[in-house]
Amino acid sequence: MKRKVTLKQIAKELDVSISTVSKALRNSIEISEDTRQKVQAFAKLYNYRPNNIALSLKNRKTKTIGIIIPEIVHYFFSKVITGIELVANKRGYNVIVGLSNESFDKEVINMQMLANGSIDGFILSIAKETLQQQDYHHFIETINQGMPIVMFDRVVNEIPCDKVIVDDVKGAKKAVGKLISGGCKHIAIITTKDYVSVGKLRTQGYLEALEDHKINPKASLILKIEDKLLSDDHLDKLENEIEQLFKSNTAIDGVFAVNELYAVTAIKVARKLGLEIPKSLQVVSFTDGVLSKHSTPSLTTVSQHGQEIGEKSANLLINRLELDENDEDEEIFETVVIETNLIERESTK
Amino acid sequence: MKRKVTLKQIAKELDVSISTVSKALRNSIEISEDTRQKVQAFAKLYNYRPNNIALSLKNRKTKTIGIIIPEIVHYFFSKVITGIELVANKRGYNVIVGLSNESFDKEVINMQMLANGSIDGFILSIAKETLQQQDYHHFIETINQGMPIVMFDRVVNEIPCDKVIVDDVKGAKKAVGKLISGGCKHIAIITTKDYVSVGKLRTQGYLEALEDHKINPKASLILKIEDKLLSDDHLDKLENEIEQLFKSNTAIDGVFAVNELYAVTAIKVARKLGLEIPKSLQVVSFTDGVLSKHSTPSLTTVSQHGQEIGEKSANLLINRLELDENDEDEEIFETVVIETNLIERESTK
DNA sequence: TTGTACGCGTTATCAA
DNA sequence: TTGATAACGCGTACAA
Repeated sequence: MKRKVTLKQIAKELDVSISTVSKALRNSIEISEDTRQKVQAFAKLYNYRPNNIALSLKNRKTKTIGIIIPEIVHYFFSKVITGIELVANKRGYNVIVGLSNESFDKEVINMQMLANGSIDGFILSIAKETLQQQDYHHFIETINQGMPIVMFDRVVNEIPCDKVIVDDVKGAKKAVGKLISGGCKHIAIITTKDYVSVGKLRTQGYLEALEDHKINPKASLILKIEDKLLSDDHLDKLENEIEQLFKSNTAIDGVFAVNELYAVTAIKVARKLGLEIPKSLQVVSFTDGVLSKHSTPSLTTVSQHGQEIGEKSANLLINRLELDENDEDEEIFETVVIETNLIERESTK
Repeated sequence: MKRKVTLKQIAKELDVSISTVSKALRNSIEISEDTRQKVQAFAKLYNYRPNNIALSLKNRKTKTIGIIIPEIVHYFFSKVITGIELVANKRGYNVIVGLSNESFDKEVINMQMLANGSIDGFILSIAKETLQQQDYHHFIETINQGMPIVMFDRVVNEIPCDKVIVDDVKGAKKAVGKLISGGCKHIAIITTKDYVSVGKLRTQGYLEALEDHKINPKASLILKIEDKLLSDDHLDKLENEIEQLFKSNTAIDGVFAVNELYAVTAIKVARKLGLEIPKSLQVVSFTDGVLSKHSTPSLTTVSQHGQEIGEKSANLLINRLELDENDEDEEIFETVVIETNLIERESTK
């Protein structure tokens, strides 16, 4: 087992100085053709690669991006990671992942672990618990230490950083608009509690769409789910709540669900109650994931373009990282809105 | 914007030496109670944290695990990551993710990027292209450089490393056994080409199950899909192939699919052809993911326990990393088999 | 053309 | 009780 070879070892072996080796490898014209050849041959033979850690220490930059997301077993978030990774690698960066598991403490700890020199900047989406507690000091602190953050999807206005979001309101309006134009008169929404920013915005879009079409919203048609991480227990509870919704509002002919799970569950319950889709009930959901595409009937959904969000976030972050040094164009933060689009499938007319 | 504070700065500020500060912070008894207090107070005030990179360089270990997987937008792989991350964090490690995207080149490049000091060891699942080309030199090389690897799920025998796999053969036998005991006489399998090790093993399990029950396998009931990454094109092709299968074998009353996608697609096609599930056609699939649980009908599946695989892999790797230094218990590699279990749902009787 | 010295931030060893 | 020094691996300004 040959350990990784270093400049020092090559230097010793070839009986030259370390810096000669270093220069030779970087093809410096200072070094004679002769020694250059010799060193390079030797280096290739022993498969020399500069040690990243040493470079990081020297350059005071790691070329690594820290990602903190609430969970990874989730179509949207993994798509975002794909996008980040794509751009990051293309631009010479690595990606290190931390999961908050929707917990405030884990979010804080994870950020601390990474902020101590391991990474150059963060891309993150805020944990539900954090949103609920509205305690954002850890974001502020890391930013104050000169480490840039890009937030995506679940963002919060008071933090000075670049943001990439989806036009949730507009997306929701498209979704509900589709139901209305499909003839629905009694449209229910299945959404999250308001502290989840995206849930709130989608609810707002729902209300605006109704208003635009002179439909009076009814409180009884708005179901706000308390969604912690989805255990089987919660799943049962979800089904029950939706069943109640349908039973006490038999006129419902359209459902807008703010995520796929709510949508398929609604369909499941509706079927049990004898409703046909899309004939007697039409369903639209947010998040264009596996479920939407492959379940039967396939779902009409609002696509959030997760990968694009990831790519944009990565570009924003890296741009800022590579700008920081020269200019001082800081303090001007961008909020990029990624357009959604409606993908029509079998769950609507 | 206050930069991250270092020992040096604290030392200067307090007019003591760097090593005094270092010792004081680590509560060394060499340092007087007085200065200790002073230093610690100051450090706390400025929120001092030791720089990870410097520590990595000094200790010649990064406390970081590199993960290389074919794709992340995939229930099984993201579950595995969740498991790895859980154990890693508990044991003080970070996790850095590289995606091979099923490509040999990206796998090699990603490993090179990380192997240059960024990480202490790898946990990976081999890209399809690599399996196809059977070129494993990059694994051998990194192992030879003293960097341990743990392979999971898609493994290859000739590499000397720890492995965590699923009892694919046994799992497949369970699945097919379920169909047989449910009364199926003509069981088809939808699987991958043989170079995907897990596909091959599951096919083998299928054949063994048939044999055990004295059923003669029929070549026409074995559909091997060439599955590159699933674009929409491939999806259409998949549907067509499955439709052909059903049409030319109308006696089929049971289907064993080696993954969820094949299963739901089979169901979709079957429905189109007027088959009722599970009455006239029963379906079992591998991989217990979102689709299995939430599509209608929900699928009877073989659960692979992805999270457990991740946890086990991480423990194996970290054990080896933390052993390496003292003993030389190397060269004895373990292959852990994670038991599968059958989760019965609506797609079987 | 080559080599020396320094610094990145930390800890360990040894000297004061 | 404190401090100077070396080392981890690298690149580079400057000296030879």
